[in-house]
Amino acid sequence: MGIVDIDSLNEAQREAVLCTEGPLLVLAGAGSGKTRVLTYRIAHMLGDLGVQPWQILAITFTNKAAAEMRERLGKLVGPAARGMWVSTFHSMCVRMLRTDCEKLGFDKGFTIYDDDDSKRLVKDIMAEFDIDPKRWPINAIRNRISTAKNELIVPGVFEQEAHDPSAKVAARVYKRLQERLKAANAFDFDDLLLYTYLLLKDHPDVLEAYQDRFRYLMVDEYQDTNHAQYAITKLLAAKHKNIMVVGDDDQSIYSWRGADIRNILEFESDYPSAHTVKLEQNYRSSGNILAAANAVVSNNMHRKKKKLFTAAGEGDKINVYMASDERDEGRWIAAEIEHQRSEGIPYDEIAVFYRTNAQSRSIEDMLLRAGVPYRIVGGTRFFDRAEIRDVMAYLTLLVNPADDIAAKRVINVPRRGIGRTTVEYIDSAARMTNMPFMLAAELCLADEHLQMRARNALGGFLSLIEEARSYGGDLRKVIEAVIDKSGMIAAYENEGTDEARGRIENIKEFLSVVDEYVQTHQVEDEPEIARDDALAAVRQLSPDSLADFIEWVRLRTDLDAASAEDDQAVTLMTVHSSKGLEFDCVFVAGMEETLFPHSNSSHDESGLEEERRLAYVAITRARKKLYLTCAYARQIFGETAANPMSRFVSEIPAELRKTIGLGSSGFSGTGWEKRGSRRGISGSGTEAGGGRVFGQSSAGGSRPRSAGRSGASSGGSSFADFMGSNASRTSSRGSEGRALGKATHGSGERVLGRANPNAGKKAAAKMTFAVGDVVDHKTFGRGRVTKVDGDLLYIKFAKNGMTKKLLKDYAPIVRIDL
DNA sequence: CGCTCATACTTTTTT
DNA sequence: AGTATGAGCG
Repeated sequence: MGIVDIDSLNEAQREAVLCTEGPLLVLAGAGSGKTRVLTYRIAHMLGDLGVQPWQILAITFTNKAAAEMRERLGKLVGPAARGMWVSTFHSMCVRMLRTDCEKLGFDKGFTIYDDDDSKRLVKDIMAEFDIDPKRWPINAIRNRISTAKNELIVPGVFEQEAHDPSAKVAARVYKRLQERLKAANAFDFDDLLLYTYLLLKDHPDVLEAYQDRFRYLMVDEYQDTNHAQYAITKLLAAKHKNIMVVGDDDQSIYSWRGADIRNILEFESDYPSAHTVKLEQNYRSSGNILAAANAVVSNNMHRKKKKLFTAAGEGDKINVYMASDERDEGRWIAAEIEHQRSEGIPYDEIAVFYRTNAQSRSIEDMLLRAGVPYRIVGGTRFFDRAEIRDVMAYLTLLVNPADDIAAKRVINVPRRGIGRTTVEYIDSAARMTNMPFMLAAELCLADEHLQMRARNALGGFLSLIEEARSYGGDLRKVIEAVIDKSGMIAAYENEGTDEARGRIENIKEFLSVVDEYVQTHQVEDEPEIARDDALAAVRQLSPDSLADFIEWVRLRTDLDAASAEDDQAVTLMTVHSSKGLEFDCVFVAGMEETLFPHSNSSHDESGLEEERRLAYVAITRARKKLYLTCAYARQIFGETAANPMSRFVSEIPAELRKTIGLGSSGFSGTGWEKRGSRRGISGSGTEAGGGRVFGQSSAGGSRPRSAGRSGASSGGSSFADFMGSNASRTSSRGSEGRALGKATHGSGERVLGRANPNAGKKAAAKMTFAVGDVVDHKTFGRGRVTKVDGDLLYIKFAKNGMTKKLLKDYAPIVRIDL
């Protein structure tokens, strides 16, 4: 039948694909092929049912998911998909607002404020109102406002409902914030949703046009929708009620961002005629992994009952490794990665997840030393770097002179002698006259109250912006010119520090982002829809519009770039960012109480359940191999803390787990891991205090060091008892672990009777290398230096013929002097 | 005005 | 430990 191979689907999938009319709820368990269902369903509608592409609206949460869907659709139906809206909630809203925001009193050239911008603005407002940020923390206020926006509560209503003092403060700020945003012709992320909702609600003609156009709605990751998103989709679907939502309540991990799990739990009561399909066959993970995931998540009380099953075999057991500390953990992961790779799993099929970004440091450190190529997703984002934000602010200012935040950001970047006093003076002038900052600045040029020096500098800045506005032509050229004229590069060059050089590098990198934008937005041949339907015209981002480029950057995250470069590397990221991805081999680091579940979430039941869902997400990312690691002790906020193993590990039936490793005793290092250690002499691996940590002091001491990297589980050591005791004595877990920690940490007898194994050689952090030198690498063996670039060495290894880039002071290499 | 030093704060963050 | 902010000095 038709253009898609319906027969290749299982029964539930087929049902979802064929059910195209009326409301449909698809509960799609992890790895149950929901993207396949989504794309096949669309293809079926286009190919078999004569639905036109522009009648379909598919909404995802990330650009990446949208891009993936577009790509897979392209493969299925080719150009037939052209003109279809496959977008994120936010970019959909931008499109709608660009068309009609004048109805709301905004100008079409509006800009988008990201988190940082909006925070600055709130700060500004609080200063304006003399609100003490000590008493009323900015983020607390912002959270209240954000929550209000997500709940579609406008300032007026919020004010009426504000009874307690902090709500009253928030109400004032909220009201002013919306005024200021409007004056700046800007929307923040929450506003994009809020105002789109208001647009649709208050302008029936607009709503109806969209309703008529989008006959079919599909929303992915529905469990993560907040109320605003829910309301928008409800409006859009109200007329034809052809709405399909796909989600998994077990994967709801963004409640702290306003996601309301009830949206999915109550879909059936919202749409009484709704049809429900459950996708419960998992095609991703091996049996044991799936069983583990099921076991963990079944501890949650508030969920739709379902049980994933698989036709796959049991596969490997889940490996649990307990490290002595976070460095040992990272080191072990690095070694195990190399081991898995030697067994044939490529780097890009391996991922390491952690609960908090702070954990990435130690793991990164160890991977670097082990020479394991890795790539970090998320964390401090490229576009969040100060210098990049500065460049963006310059560009924004050209497009939207009303953007006060952008203006104030760069008025003195680089230093041109316009200090706080001057800025505040202009600012108060602007506020008094209710005009944009830039305009007020212009007037201040002639203001005698300001020092001549400041006025001159100000004049320089204003004419710089003025001039830059007239640049035309090639986008890259324009941006380059702006950067150049701003003097940022020159200022950094003058600084001459490594940091400044890094910033220049980043700005160069930014220019290649510009190139990427230009390349990916070349005007394709006009979609031949549109004629009969004014709304069908898809607004395309233009490759030479600065405004469009800014919008693109604003709605983009590093997550999008992560998949672009497909070089061979292990992926490091938070569990949150891992949602929607899958890997052959997954490590979850930091499986400890306090960290995962995080202490800030484990006070109430709902928080704990969300943590558990998070664990569920992490586990279900793995196809074949799953490693859970925890550290007996870990540096946290500068202090050493010992926490018991995560309850989520204990919730996995013991027969599915295999406990490996014994502190660091399984580690047979040769000394390379200590080079460049912050702590100097001995890596923590040797001070594990191995014996006592786990009970008897004999555990490690007398044991022959046969323990390979994974073979040490046997031995009935008290380590295993420790793990086991966790499972059974849940109530006393917390104090037990802590007590152990205090008592034993640092008592550090050496494990393994082996003194510093590298005693003879100097662990030479200051070793020098030159082209032609022969080196020995911990995992790659012999190699030859082919190029030296500062601290960066290019080494070609004999064993595999690969050339690797390694850092001189960190890589596990030793020069061999022949 | 701009730099340096002291101090407080650290969950997750699709957009 | 690390950063990000604020006060105080040159």
